[in-house]
This record gives sequence, C-alpha cells and structure tokens, in this order.
Amino acid sequence: MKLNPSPLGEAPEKPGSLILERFVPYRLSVLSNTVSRAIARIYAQRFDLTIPEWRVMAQLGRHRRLTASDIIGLTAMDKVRVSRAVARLVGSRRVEARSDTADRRRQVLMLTTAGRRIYREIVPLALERETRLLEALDPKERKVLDRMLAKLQGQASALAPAADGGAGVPD
Amino acid sequence: MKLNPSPLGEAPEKPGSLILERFVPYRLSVLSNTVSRAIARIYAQRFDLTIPEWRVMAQLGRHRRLTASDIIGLTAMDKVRVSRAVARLVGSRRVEARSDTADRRRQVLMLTTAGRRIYREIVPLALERETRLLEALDPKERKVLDRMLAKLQGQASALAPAADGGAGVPD
DNA sequence: TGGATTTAGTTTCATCTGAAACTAATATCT
DNA sequence: AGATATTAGTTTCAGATGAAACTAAATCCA
Repeated sequence: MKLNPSPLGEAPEKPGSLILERFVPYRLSVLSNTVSRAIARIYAQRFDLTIPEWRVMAQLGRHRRLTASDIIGLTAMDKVRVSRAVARLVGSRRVEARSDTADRRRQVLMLTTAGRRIYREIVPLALERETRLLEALDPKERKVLDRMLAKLQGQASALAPAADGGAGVPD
Repeated sequence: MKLNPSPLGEAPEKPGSLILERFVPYRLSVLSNTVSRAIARIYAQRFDLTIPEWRVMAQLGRHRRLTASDIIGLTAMDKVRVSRAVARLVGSRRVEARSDTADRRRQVLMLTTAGRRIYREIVPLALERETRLLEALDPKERKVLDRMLAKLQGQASALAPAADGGAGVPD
C-alpha cells in the first residue's frame, strides 16, 4: 500500500490528469461501500435483514404507520426495492400491512411487536457503529462533515439527471 | 422535500433514537449512489462503459501496463469484477491482454490505441463532473473533505471485518 | 524430484437491482 | 356517468454482483 498525499486543495500531479485514488466520486463510492458492508453484516448475520429492509424498519420505527409511498419519499429507495423489502418483512412477520379502507390501493404498514423488538435491538448497534466510524474525526470535523454531506447531496441531486423526486422536470 | 436541520454535532432528538436521515452511513450511501449514478450515465451513454470498466481504464491510463492483480490492488475491486471488466474491455478492443511469458498465469494489460483515445476523451468529462460537485463547497471545505475522506476510509476499513486486502493490520 | 500450497484468474450459482410493463384502484375531465 | 389519466404497488426481464468452487501455473519444501 502506498501513501497517497497531495489532497484535493493541493496541486494535482498534472492539471488535466486523473488519479483515481484522488477522485472524489471514486473515494466516496469506496468509502460508502466499506461502511455499508460493515453495517450490513450486522443486520444480515444477527437478524437476517437486508439494508433495504432495515431502512423500512427504521422509518416505521420512527413514524409508526406509513404507506409504501411514504417510505419511498423518506428513504431515497425506488418502489421496486421498497415493495420487495416490505414483502419480505411481512413474510417474516416483522411488519403488518393493512389495506387502507379509504383507498384500497394503499396499504398501511406498521411494525409488529416482534418487529418493534428487533428494531429496538438494532438501533443501539447501528448508533454504536456510527459512533465508532466518527471517532476518526474530532468534534469540529464532525460538524463540518454534516454540513458538507448536505451540501454535496444537494449539488449531486442537481447534477443528477431526472432520477428520483428531486427538482426534476415537472412533466 | 423537507429540510433536515439539526446536524451531527447538535443534540439529536432523543439520545438513543435513530433518525435515518441523519445517520451518517445512510447519508453516505445515498450521496455516493447519487454521484455514481450521475457519472455512470456519462460513461454508459456515450462510451458504453460500466464503472468497473472505467476504473480499469483509468488505471491503465495512468500506469500503462498492469496485471489484473495490480488493478485489484489499486481499485478496491474484487477479482471477479476486475476479471469481467477486463474481459469486456478486451472484447471491445479497448484493452489488449498479452500473456506474460515469464509467468503464464498472468496477463499484462494495456490500453489499445482506441482505448487510449477514449480514455483521453473521458478524463476531462470526469474531472468536470468532480469540479461541479465540489462547487458546492468552498476551498477550505474541500481541503477538509479530503482529509476526512481519508480518515473515515481508514476507520471504516478498521471496522470492516477482514474483507479486501486494504491497509488492514500491518502485521 | 514430486507432492502440497499458493497465486492468478475464470466460472458457477444464487441473489440483488432497476427499468419497463403491468394490474388495480382512484381522480379528473367532458 | 363514462372515458381518460394518475397513482399505488407488483411482476418481469435482463443484467450486475460476490462468495465459493474451480483451473492452471508457479512456488515451496522435504
């Protein structure tokens, strides 16, 4: 492994040349994968949960009753993923789906008792992982990170072509 | 879209509760996906390249001649991905693979003339995307981001269980 | 030397993904 | 009301993915 000095602000080797190891989109991807993988392992091993399932549970843990559409809006997942995650969670009796009498296309989702128990078990594990990750930073850096994540997400969504909700083209 | 104030450093709603939208691993994942997607679109549409293929080309663009193992070491991709990316690149005549006479398990890879032409075409596009993404930050923030990415990657690798080679434990 | 181990890279297999097509129900328009 | 358009959610299909098994070549070691 060789060190890779010369950060973003510094002069790159040659302007107009590309060094993957310093390319921010690449680094973000590698970091995000490493982190996700570490976390997914907990969910999968101990609870037989995928990340999309966990995201659904996390939202239901906070909001009590939501439709699939609500969850799509809240989690940046597409409807296929949500649909599948919900199906599995219903299958494993962690989520209950009641079809809404007012609008029978919709289903109102809630954690079951078992689901809630698992949710309460996972939350501290997840928070602990996050804490350990952020231990690498000092408190000031953590605040900066927070702000930067927000800014970058905004910029990235702006660059992204028409994908999810976003500001996209209205029709 | 609703605003999501109350950053990392701030008091969370309730200590011990988890708000996905503020959970750093989640935010990293969403951000990385948004960015990757925006970039992948360029590669795919204009050049019929996947991200793994682009990463291979990027390394060959810089290092001229590499084996698949070298690329694995350089890109945080596993050997399956590299193998497949290389196979496709050879198929599309963008990379040439010469089996190494000294060690016939190995193949030395290099960009073909066509590969190099495409590489030179992509580099400025990729850099331009990165620049636009980072426009959201001021120069100071960019430097901080660079440092943080490095720190977080280090920490994440440490947390990650035995996965890839990585910097792992030096032994 | 020759068997056991390691290394380089490929293939298999069982999932995961998402775009697009689809179904069912509601809302809108005339 | 009845046709048309939207919305909620599911299914299909064609890849992408990675762990594990596999092949082939090189290295180790007794």
